[in-house]
Amino acid sequence: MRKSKVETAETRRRIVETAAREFRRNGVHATGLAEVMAATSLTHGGFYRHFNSKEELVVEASAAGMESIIERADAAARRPDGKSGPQAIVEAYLSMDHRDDPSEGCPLAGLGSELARASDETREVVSAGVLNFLELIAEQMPRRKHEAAKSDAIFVLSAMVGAITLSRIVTNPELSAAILRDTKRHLKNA
Amino acid sequence: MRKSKVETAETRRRIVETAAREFRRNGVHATGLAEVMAATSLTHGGFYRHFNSKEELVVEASAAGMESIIERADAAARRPDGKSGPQAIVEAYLSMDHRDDPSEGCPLAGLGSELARASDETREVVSAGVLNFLELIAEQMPRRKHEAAKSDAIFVLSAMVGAITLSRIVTNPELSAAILRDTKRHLKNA
DNA sequence: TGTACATCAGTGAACGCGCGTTCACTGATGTAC
DNA sequence: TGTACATCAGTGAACGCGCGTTCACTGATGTAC
Repeated sequence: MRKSKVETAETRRRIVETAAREFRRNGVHATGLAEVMAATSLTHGGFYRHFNSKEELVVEASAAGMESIIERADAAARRPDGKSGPQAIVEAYLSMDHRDDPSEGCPLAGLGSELARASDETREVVSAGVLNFLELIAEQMPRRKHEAAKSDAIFVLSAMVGAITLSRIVTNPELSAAILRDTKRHLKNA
Repeated sequence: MRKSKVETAETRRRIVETAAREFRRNGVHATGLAEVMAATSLTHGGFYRHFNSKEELVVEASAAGMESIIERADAAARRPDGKSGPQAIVEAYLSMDHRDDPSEGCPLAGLGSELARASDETREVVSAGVLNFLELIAEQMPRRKHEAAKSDAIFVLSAMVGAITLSRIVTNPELSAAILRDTKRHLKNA
C-alpha cells in the first residue's frame, strides 16, 4: 500500500485543503479527523502518517485558509473593472456569495471566535495572514502616507470581518443584506 | 432535597448566568454541562430538572449575554462624561477591558462564528438582541433621519464586533492595541 | 541492471476519555383533607 | 391548624456515542549491493 513520495506529499496537501474547508464550514471543534479524512477519501487511521496531532492540522489549515482569502482579495483588486483597489476588495469580501459559502471564505469570519481561543501557534500563523491582508489593502491606497493607509486598512478589515460574521448570524434576510450593503457603502465613503 | 419554588427559580437563573459566562469564555461546543453545573456549585445530574437539553440552555444563555452587553452599552451612553452617546458606547466596547474579558463581554464577538452555525432558535434570540443593540446605537444619533441613523448603527456594530474579534486573535500586542485604537478613531470621525 | 530487504502510506479495529443524557434514590417542600 | 401523602430539586452512578490517538497488518515503493 506504500505510496510514492510525490503521491504522499499530494495526499498531505489534499488533507490540509479539505480540513481548511471543513473547519470553516463546521468549526474546528465540531469537525472530527474521521470526517476530514473521509472527505479526502481516506480512512482516519492514516492521519498520523502525515501529522503529529489535530492541532498541527489546525495550524496548517488556518494558514492555508488565510492564504486563499488573501489571494482572492488580491485577484479582486487586480481585476480591471473600473473600481479602485480597496473598493474592489470590499465588494468581493462583502458579497452574498462570501456570506453564503463559509467553507471557501475568510477564516477570520468563519472561525473568528474559535481562533481567538486557539493555540499560540495557530494564532501566530493567522496573525501573519492578518498582516499580509492589511498590507494588501494598504497597498491599494497609494495616495496616503503608509502609516495612514495601514490604519485605514485595519479599519476596513475590522468592519469587513464583523459584517460577514453578523450577516451570517441574523435570521432576518433583509437585515442580513442591509449589514453587507450598509457596511460596503460606509467603507466606500471612508 | 427538594427546594422551594423561589429557590428553584433562583437556581435556574444562576445556571443560565454561569453558562452565559462559560460559553463566552470557552465557546459553546467546548463547554460541557458538567463544567457549567460545577461552576454553579451543583452536580451535573440535576441539569435536566431545569432544562430539556443543552440547546435550550444555549438559547437562554445567548439571550442573557446579549441583554447584558446592551445594558452595559446603555449605561456607558448615559454616563455624563462629556462624550456623545455613540462615542461613549464605542469607547466602552472597544476597550482593552472588553478585549481581555470575553466572559463578561459581547457574545457577538466572543461567540460570533459559533453563533453563525447555531440553531435557528439561538440565532433568532441573538438577532433580536442585535436589533435592540442597533436601536440603542441609532437612538444616540438624534441629528439624523432614523433610516440614516440605523444604517450608521449597523456600520458601527459591524466594525466593533470585527475589531474585538481581530484584537483577540492577533498575537502581536501592538497590532492588537492598534486595531482597537484605529477602529475607535475611524468611528469617531464617521 | 537485477535482486533482497527495509521502509512506510494506508487500512481497519481498538483504546481511553469526556460528552449529553438517563435513572434510582433521598429528603425537604407543597398539597389535600 | 395538623397530618399524610405526592411531588420533585438535587445527588451520584451509569448509558451509549464520537472523539483523538494508537497499533498490527498489508503490500507497493525505496534503497543497498
